[in-house]
Amino acid sequence: MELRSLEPLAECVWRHPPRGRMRVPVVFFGDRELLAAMDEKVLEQAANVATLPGIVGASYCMPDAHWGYGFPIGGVAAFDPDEGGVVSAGGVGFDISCGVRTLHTGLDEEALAPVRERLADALFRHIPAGVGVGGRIRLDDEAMEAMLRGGARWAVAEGWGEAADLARVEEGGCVAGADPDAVSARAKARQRPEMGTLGSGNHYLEVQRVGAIHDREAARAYGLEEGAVVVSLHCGSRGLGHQIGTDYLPRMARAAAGHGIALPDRELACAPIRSEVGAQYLGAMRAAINCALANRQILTHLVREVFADVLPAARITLLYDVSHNTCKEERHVVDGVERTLFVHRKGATRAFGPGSPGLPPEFAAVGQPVLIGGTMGTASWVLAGRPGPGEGAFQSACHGAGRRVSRRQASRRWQGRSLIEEMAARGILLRGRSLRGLAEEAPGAYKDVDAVVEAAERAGLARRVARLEPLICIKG
DNA sequence: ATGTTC
Repeated sequence: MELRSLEPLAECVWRHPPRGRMRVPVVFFGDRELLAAMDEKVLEQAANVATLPGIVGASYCMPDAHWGYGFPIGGVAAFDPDEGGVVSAGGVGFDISCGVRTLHTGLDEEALAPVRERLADALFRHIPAGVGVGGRIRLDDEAMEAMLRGGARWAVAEGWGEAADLARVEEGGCVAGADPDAVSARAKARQRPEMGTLGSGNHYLEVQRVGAIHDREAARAYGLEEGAVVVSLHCGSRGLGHQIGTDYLPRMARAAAGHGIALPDRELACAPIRSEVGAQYLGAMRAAINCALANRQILTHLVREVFADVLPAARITLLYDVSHNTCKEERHVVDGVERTLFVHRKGATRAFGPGSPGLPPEFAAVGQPVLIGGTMGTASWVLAGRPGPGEGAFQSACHGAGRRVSRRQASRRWQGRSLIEEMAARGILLRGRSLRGLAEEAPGAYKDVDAVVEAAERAGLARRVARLEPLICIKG
């Protein structure tokens, strides 16, 4: 991307002034190198978002941003319902409430070493993963509705976990306002065999070693020590979320036209928050959030079953669970005035700073854990939320490394078989169901996650707490 | 991301 149109605002914060029909500027977070490597299409898409009614502050792009459906992935945009603000399916993404959950194991790397191969094989056997791969649960209509309303709380009540888990899940494991009636029969049918499955693409389950600690106080609050073993899983609402996106896009395109909203790109289809379609989408999207939270809860139970068998000394507890594809109704102070806003985070992680309401009390002083997923060969990160620069990006940070090379290009450039060997040579046990899928996910297909989180920290979005290094990686 | 093209 050309940096000429950008004004430096602060370290790693850049502003593209409003032009044409843009109501607000675009604000980028990132260093010169990350922004220079960013596709021009990211600016084009973020500028399109800036034209939408009711947008507040700016159209934001995280350091890991790349182009997506309508809105950039790595984009944050907040809308005020009192000013005609909109909700957009493309602003949330198809994998609604995709997110990361990180689990403590209570073990250190020495305890893991003798059983690493066995653990990798057992996880790969026990965790359903891959396109169209079902799980062992089949929900009837009544259970489906209870799951969509209850999220991880439903899952725990059904025996998939422990009550204490819920305190460490965003929203306490269940978001309010879910409307199962706004979810199509087809979306529910697609989800029926997919509860408790990992999916494919960039979704994964990793066993990781806690590497360098960058912030001792926050690491203590989060229970992270160098050399400890943790498990992270990255997945979302599977077929249900995808079908909701598919179902609502044409409805939103009609709603936008009906409300006189001129769209610079049809992929920006949206509906006023205060409209029938807007309200229905929000109800369906919240049901999908609960589905994703329930899914990660069931997967946690499967992880516990594997550890009970292979490493019975393990005690699996939650560090945290946070989504990075959502639209959330939140209170934010803008120019000294507190307002209710609908914050779209698409490939961007909520990053509440110290003292924010809704955080577990033990995190109040250090801020929310911000879980950043890396790639199969590189680190993941735990960051801590900060108040943010100025109005910030409504308390948001990056979500991962961000794709650099398209799936198609990556599948030509890398080979799954060689990746397994290369990873093994570096002490990383990689297990995948599709060699092509592995090639598409080659570490080289992604940006440098260490550079992304450093830029996020320098921009003041979050601060680095701990680096997580992969030991075992399970992919779909 | 995705019963990888309704």
